Amino acid sequence: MVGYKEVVPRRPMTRRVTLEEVARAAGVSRATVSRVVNGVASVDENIRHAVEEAISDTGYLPNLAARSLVTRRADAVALVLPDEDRVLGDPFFGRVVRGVMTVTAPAGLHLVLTTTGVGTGEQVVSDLSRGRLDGVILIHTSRNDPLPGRLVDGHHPVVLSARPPSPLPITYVDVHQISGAALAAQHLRHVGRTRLATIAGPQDTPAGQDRLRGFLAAAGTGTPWADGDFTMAGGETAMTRLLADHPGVDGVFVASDLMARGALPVLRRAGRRVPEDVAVVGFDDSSAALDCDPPLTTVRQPTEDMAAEMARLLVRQIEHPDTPVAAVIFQPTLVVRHST
Amino acid sequence: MVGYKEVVPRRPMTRRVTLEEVARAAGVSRATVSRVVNGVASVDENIRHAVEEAISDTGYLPNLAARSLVTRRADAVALVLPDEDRVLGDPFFGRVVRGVMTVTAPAGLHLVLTTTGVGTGEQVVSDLSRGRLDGVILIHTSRNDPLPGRLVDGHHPVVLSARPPSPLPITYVDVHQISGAALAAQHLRHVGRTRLATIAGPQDTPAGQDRLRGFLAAAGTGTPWADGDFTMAGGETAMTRLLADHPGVDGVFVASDLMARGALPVLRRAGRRVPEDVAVVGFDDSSAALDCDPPLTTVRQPTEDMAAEMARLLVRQIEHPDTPVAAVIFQPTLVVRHST
DNA sequence: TTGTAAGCGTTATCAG
DNA sequence: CTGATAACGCTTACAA
Repeated sequence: MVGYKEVVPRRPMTRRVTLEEVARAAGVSRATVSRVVNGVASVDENIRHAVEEAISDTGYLPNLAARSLVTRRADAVALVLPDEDRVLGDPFFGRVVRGVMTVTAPAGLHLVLTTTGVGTGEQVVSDLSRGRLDGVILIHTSRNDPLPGRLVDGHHPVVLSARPPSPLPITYVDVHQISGAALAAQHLRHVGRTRLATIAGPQDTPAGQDRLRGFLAAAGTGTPWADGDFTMAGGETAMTRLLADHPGVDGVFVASDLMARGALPVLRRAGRRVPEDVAVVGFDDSSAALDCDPPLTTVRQPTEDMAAEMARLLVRQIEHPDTPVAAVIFQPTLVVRHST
Repeated sequence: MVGYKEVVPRRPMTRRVTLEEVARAAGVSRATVSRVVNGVASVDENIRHAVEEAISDTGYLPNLAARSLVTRRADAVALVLPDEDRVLGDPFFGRVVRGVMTVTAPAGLHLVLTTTGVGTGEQVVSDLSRGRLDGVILIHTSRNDPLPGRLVDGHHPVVLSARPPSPLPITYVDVHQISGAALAAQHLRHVGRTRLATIAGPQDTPAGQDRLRGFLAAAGTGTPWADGDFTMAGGETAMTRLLADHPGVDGVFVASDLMARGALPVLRRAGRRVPEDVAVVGFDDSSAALDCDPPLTTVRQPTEDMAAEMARLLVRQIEHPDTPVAAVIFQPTLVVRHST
């Protein structure tokens, strides 16, 4: 690193204008100015006008810390992400942020970024308690994360990005996993496949369970399956196993794109062409789907819409603290690429 | 979207503990409690102890809005991103966030995410003025973005992610573009290429200028070049032109990965194999480099370090408002993949 | 070293 | 409809 400095001193800050001064300038009381600023209806038209003039004359801007002190609102929410390296770089994350911001930005809410890490849970809870955060959106919390439970216990506004692993009275948004898996089965049938199989996700996660259940329900309960762990390596192993036990398979639903990424090379090495010999459908529509060769047909969740909905549910909780817990389920869609 | 609600009412919030109550519990004044909380040295050891006990007994947490009101600090900084769709999904962004958070998180600073959009500039300036934000990190501001100038004029703490297009007394972090381009030239020479050429970036941007200048200086001033606009399409056009004018070229430095992404197919269509016939080096080490076929050798900036340094420079400005403007320049490195 | 008291800039209650 | 006035919870001179 090469550093150099240019010496350009800064001028002093311009002083801040307060309510008091605007009031003086307009010849009214602070209370009245406050009313005008907050758009309270019951203000005489002439007075309102005079105050507005004084406001723009003085360049007044309300001090939000002061407001926050009395309203007990921080006007800030946190987006808590798993701190695995990949998530921040995944397009999925970009979609979440965009979706959330479509509702937070117009509402004047600050979106604070946090990642799950040692002590982050503490931080978030403490920020909530200290009035520095009004609520949190939790993305992909892991099975044994204590945070959701603590937030519920503390009665803090919170929304999850999926059904919680263990039953908890908490608001969440999710995709209808079962329908997604059924979509995959129907599509495989539709392209003429008859000997179906599936690589399932871990059976101790809600998504893993639902996708398997959904696929079996649509493809037939006798459909062979092998379970993976949502990783590339797991997909590889499962595919190998599946192929050994059921060499005649011609259509497989892999419960995550990442696992599919690991499964495809196994098929190729086994002399199966995709999609000619075996058609493959993934799940998630993550970047892994595009990195596949051939590009993967996959089940997609409407991420931006879901993120926006999370934000809306959060705002509702913040504004009405006794909003009942809710779950909003979205329908997934199929993105057809070249693996089927 | 399919929605359903479970009706589980919430219990009322637990009441907040104030300094006052801790003081009462410890039998001291609020001032003393405040001193203990803020770690002021001049507190009697016994009293400090009693106060700490009272704090944990009562479960006291300072109200940050109140503190903010008197200290005039928001303990929050914004990360302003260009709102082009691609940036949020690019791994580059993830690195920036991680780098920035390595310094903001331990400092207890909230990282607020914002994108450049209609009116966002206003928002940021206003948040700064209203004491809701202490400073701003601006990523990739475009040539005619008025925001940097406004922040400088308003004497707000700010750091840019690159040298500003027009001279401005503003603190920034950058990579040594000229060295990066020279690195590319040396590498091409090193792998035996003698007929070099380059596809330059737009010549009205600092990066575009420096990368061209650096390459010409290292490869020879007579080196042929065509200019692109940092887009895929621009890279395609430029490569076509270059190949028409200089069919014998065997090594080309493309000033951005995205342009390289557009240039590679042109080479292939012209019957040139990469890297056998023509070696190609890109710049940025963005996701586009990996999407290239073959994966692109490229010049990489130490993004996380740079982001962390931006955060440090920002914190310094916040803590010492008359810190002189500075520029910190990092050395790039070459990431060798299969295009050379 | 500790306590008293004066703010910090709003909002909100309650008379008028 | 408007204006005093009392919070909101904390920091910080200044005094003791």
